[in-house]
Amino acid sequence: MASLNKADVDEQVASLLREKGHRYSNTRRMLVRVLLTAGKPLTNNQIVESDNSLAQSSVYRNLNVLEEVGAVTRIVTNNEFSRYELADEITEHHHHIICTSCGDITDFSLPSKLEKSLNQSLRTAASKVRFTIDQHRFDGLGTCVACQ
Amino acid sequence: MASLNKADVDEQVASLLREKGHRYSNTRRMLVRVLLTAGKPLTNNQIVESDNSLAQSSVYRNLNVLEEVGAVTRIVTNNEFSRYELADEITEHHHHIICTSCGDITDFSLPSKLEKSLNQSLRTAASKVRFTIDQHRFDGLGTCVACQ
DNA sequence: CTTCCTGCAAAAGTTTTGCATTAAC
DNA sequence: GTTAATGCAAAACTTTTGCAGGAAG
Repeated sequence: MASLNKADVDEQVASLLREKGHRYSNTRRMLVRVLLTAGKPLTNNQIVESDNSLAQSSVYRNLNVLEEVGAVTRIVTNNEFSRYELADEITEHHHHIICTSCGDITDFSLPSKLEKSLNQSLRTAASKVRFTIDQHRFDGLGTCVACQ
Repeated sequence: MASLNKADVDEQVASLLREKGHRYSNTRRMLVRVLLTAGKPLTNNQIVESDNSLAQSSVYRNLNVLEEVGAVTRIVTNNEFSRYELADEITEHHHHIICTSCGDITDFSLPSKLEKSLNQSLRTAASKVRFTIDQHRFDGLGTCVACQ
């Protein structure tokens, strides 16, 4: 499990950015801080609302850059807003339980044995259709306690 | 495994629609036929292009109705088009390998033992955060042979 | 000092909606 | 005959982009 210490996270993100010739600007630092403290995936709007010094377009642009360098992951459910969270490599590999009514998401993990079986089955299936697999997602879809 | 016979599928869809006071109109019959023969998830555009007697808005509207009654499932990957396929209850439960470059999707299945373990882990996790689970999705994300 | 980043407003792209007409039952 | 479905065009909504000014290194 990777560290969730703010300084360590900053260093990891800075390194990912610099490797690809990007800067770790103020806006990007703020995005990382917001996502880290939230502890769950946030929409662009939720991020903008959490700190109104952030411009909508800059948030979109920077989340895209952060996704490109592998620092954040985009999660889509419906055709509503995308949600963003810090990437697995920075936090730890996990899965989501998604409320199909309000879009709220919480995290959970699978036993590592099960995780390994999943990966193996997936790789076998992928090789049959000649796909290269980068990652997987296993999500539970349902209704949160507030929406029931 | 449910039947993939056209007549049976029609009857199932008709029944799902009528239960909720909807009609099995010509357009809806065509959508079901297109999805059935495609054998893989299609975008709205792909459906419209496959039969130009279909209006864009009617396809969207009817896919939404069919999703509401549980006859089709919507799949989203990026922020591009949604894709639709006949629901698990009509075909059979399965998973997807998705090309993150072109959006193409192929199906695969997991051993039922693994499927059961997954469901159990998911239900345990869900009850802790008081979510009600309706379904799950397990997708492999990667690159298809054409995009490599 | 050069290059990248920001913020605003405008554009793009997918999906939804209003309304008059047509089809389903 | 009544109610729901269709098709067109216009609107809505999320996300992207152009451009002039500002920050990072």
